[in-house]
Amino acid sequence: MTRSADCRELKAMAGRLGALSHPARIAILQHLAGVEACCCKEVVQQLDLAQSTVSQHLKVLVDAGLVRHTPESRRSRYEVDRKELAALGASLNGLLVTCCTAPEAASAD
Amino acid sequence: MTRSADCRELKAMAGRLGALSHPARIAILQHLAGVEACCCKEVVQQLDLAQSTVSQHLKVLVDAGLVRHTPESRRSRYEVDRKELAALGASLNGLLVTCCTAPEAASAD
DNA sequence: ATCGTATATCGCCGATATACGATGAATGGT
DNA sequence: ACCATTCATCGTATATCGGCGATATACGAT
Repeated sequence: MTRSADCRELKAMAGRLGALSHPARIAILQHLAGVEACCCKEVVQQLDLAQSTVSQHLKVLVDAGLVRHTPESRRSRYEVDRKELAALGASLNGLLVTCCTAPEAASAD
Repeated sequence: MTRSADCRELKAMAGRLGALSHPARIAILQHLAGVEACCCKEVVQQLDLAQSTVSQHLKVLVDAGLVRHTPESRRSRYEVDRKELAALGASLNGLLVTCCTAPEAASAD
């Protein structure tokens, strides 16, 4: 039941990790974590990237479900989804534990 | 001293996560974790990919330092580098803990 | 020497990612 | 009404990815 249905999970996990596999996005995430919430411009001032580029990166993070987006009146409100982030951490941790366990315990000898 | 020198670390972390951000590579890692070590052909038979493609994915994993490669006489020996994998896990965990902590506790220290 | 097997690499392509400037929409201030 | 600010999106250019077949390399067996 595990091995076959894992395909979806693999893709999901890969997708989320993909969202984290860019230094700018990690930096954005770190900045968002440091402040309660902030707008796009604030992130632009932190990183040395064009506003459109930052907007794209934010979109990637939002699409991956790691950041929440609340379009407010004038400025957009971005904030880390700490719950989702923790879930990803747990998920990856599970994978790593599996992969760090010696095969003796897992294989049928 | 942390915020400025983090750039390198960000890239390193992003690179490693990038190596994991593909379902085929996660699957390869899982398979490698299940057996003590194996050759390329064995991985090819597990996944439904061409041999050259698998070889590429293995190369990515090796370049990222997550898999060790020992070219033996005839078949190649691939095995998970469990230590490196654990280190990556710890590293990411640190990032996530930082990002999952409310800003009140992390702001002015 | 030749053949078969296992592997790595090359060349190629379509697709995707990354970055930018420009543009337009929405809003707040004057 | 007008302008400045903020933002998302579009269009474009470039780079990288992901996959495959074909080929080169290495080696054991015959």
